[in-house]
Amino acid sequence: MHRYRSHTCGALRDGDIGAVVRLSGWCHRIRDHGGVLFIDLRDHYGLTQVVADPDSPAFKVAETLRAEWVVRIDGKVRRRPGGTENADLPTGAVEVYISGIEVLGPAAELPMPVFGEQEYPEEIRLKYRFLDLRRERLHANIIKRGQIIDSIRRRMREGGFFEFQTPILTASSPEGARDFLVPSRLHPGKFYALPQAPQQFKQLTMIAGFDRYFQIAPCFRDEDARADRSPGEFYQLDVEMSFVTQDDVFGAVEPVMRGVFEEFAGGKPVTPKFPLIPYREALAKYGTDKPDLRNPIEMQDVSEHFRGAGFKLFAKILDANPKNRVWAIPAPGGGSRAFCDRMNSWAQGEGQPGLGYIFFVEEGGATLGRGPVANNVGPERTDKLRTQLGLKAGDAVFFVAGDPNVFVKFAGPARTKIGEDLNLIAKDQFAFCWIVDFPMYEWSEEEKKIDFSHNPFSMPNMEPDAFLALDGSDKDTILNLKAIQYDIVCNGIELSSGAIRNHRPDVMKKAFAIAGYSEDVLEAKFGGMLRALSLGAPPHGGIAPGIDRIVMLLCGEENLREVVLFPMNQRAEDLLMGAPSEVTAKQLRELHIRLALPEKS
RNA sequence: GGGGGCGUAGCUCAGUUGGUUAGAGCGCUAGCCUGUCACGCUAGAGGCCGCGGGUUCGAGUCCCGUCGCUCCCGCCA
Repeated sequence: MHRYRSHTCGALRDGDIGAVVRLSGWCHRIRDHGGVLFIDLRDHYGLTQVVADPDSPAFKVAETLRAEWVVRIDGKVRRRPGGTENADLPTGAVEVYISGIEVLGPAAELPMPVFGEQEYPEEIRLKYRFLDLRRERLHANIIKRGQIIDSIRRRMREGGFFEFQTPILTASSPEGARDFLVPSRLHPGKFYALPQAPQQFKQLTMIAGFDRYFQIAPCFRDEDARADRSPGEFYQLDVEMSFVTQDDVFGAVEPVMRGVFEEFAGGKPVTPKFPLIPYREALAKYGTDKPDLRNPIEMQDVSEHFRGAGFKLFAKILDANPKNRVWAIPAPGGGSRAFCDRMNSWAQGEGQPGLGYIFFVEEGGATLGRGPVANNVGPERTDKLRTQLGLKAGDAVFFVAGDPNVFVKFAGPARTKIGEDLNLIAKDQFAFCWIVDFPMYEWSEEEKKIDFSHNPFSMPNMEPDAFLALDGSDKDTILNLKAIQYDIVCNGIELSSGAIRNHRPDVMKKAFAIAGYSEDVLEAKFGGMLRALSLGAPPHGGIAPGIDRIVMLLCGEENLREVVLFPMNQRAEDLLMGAPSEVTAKQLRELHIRLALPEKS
């Protein structure tokens, strides 16, 4: 007999009846009836009911056991008495009659029970993460995470990709997120940085003549957390390919994403062919570059109906600036004054002056618009509006007006709110799309200059010679430039971002010059990259889907902490290990570091 | 850095208009209980009402400050 177990707690079936077995596990639940005592013994594999009664030599010990003690029990498998089988357990046909017990690991009183599904404060859950992980749901999520990553690896290998490892200690990069810095002992005053992503390394791997790179890569960014953004560290499925166009990247990655989702979605439908939505169109229809396509609402430009019309507020806005627009957010089924008023006060809560609306009613065989907007623009224009939007009695429409670049930040959430409140969102599915044609540059209001909109390594979407001939001071043209840059979005969550890279040094220099970076800066920050590009670089591109977000979606969780084994809290603290922590004076001395702490006020 | 929500027993929460001794369920301890699987029954222990200050005859409750957790904005190429 093995020292600890002959079977796992999920193994025994009626075929094992009569066998003498040894099980080890945690006392999940103890039910003491005085004369007979039941313990649900739990391990990674399942639950088995073990039983003792006063005839058992182990009864005295059994009575002393408490929840979450780790024990080894010996006993004989027997059929449960008729009518007491538990169909909810795979082992529910049998039980083990205990003949011996050894306590392997007693437990003090628990700060949070493992049994049951009650909610507990994050602080306690994180401090006692190992207890939380014993609970069924979290345990299952972590297992599923591993299975998903296995599946991704298999699919990538089958697609001809090869897994690489890139450095964790690297150089600080000037763009993007804040770096985590690591002081160098050997080089006083100098620092390594943890990679924000293996971006440059994967490009260098392509330039080094490899092809079809992938890695389940840890990424480190010293930025604040969100529910769907872990503080500090997270994992990406990092992908890069040589001699490819955008279509080739999509052709390689889309089947992997779809396959993984179909495998783990538990029967929920997955978009069979991801639609391509240009960035501009996404903003115009959905008010965001990460649309939730489960929400059927699409916005439309209805400016023409309001030009010179009786609704003075909108007419004036349209006259004030040729860029201004009025957009309509249709609300099928929202055609009641109560709903429209509720949306209006919601908008005011969001810091808006209000939310114009029309709702449609059936009256005397005609469909009529109601509400202040309808009254002011008149029945004819109201009906044209209704026809353009394809609405009927019982529906409503809301309006946002002004500079679309400004109001889009409100229109997107309004569309979401309407969809949710009217129950229009088809919850049980995974709705994917590609967002393409991102702008290359954007206007930085903070720095009052043109800056890269996303990745400075992306290739502009135009012929290199034409790009090289651009006038960098032609602001309108520059801001309209597109990059070969794309995102995968699923259910309103940005799953990944990628690009065809800029592999030409001359185009790279020009691209940085437009964003106001001198060649010196480019050389200082990306000298290695530039040298690599000038010594025979293949055209290449890739993408980097976020592993944690994929797992979160597939586990049906709203927060990344539910799918990460040992997550930090929102303030980037590890409450279990006590990180970050102070270090000794000796450690600091070796690193040539003296602290200059902020004064406490 | 800014905004919202929350903070009462180990945990989940209730606590009326400011009123006398702050409650319930789960958990814990003890006792009873031979077929439970959220076992049941009885009793008990357990409270700096986050912390500090203020208003008041009187504060868990009202006000100010502060700390913690969380969600969001900024930020995240």
